[in-house]
Amino acid sequence: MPELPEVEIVKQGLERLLGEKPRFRKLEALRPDLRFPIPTYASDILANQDLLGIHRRAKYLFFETKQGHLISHLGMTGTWRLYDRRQGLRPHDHVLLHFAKKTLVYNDPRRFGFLQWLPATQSLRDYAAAHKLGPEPLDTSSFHRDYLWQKSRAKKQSIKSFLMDQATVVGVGNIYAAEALFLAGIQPQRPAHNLSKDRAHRLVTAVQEVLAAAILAGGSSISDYKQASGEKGYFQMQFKVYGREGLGCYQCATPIRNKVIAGRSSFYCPRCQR
DNA sequence: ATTTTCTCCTGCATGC
DNA sequence: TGCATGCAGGAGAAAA
Repeated sequence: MPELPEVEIVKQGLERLLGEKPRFRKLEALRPDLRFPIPTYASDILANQDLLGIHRRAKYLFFETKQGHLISHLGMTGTWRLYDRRQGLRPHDHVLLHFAKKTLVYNDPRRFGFLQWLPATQSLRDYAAAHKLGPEPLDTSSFHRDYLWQKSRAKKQSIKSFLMDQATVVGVGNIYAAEALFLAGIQPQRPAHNLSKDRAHRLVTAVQEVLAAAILAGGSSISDYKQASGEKGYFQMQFKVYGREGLGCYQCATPIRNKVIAGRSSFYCPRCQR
């Protein structure tokens, strides 16, 4: 369940693990598919290509080469780690990404993650457009107060669903949607078009604060980074409402509720959030 | 056209 | 102990 902060932490971890100027050797799949077929045909294209950089857009990771980008999405349970010859492979290891001096292993028990190959004829911007990706939440020039208010005007769906819609803003999943709505004092089931301008503005700030704090929390543990694991980022961050059903709200002690909204468990304080 | 529901998948908790 | 059931959810397809 990595959301934007966790993917960002993974990106930083991978940059650390790979070091200076890594060079691809091959992409080795241990099974034919994850969520989608593993693009092993890209192995020959990747061979001897310099890794020019690792980028994150939304919850996607991009390994950049001159020939194109290898895209990695972690789904719910995907992790990358450095291959350790002494430890060997573990259950649910599905892909080996061989570099000249080291190898990365992709592990994903539930296989909701995927790898894709994006040839250099297509840009990251093309990919983002094709997938209808909204603005980056931490980019204040595109995800700003009036943007969210304007965008929410015609939406009858709940503000939480609206917030989790990647076309609205990317990177906000179930956990951070709950946290941001608590911070903004907005009930998750409230229709998006019912938000006042002031509340919409508050929500933008809340999203940015929650995500920035989460990245900071994950980043603080980067010194003892053992594996670039999405789940690791979570334990540093304490949630105000997520997973706290029945426990007292930190602000008013009212028991936190868990209501299913649009098929997702939604934690909120019935008193602090209106 | 917009919005909700379903599907994918495994691990874990719960209940009988 | 063992088996069935339900739940978790990102993204995209399918259905409403």
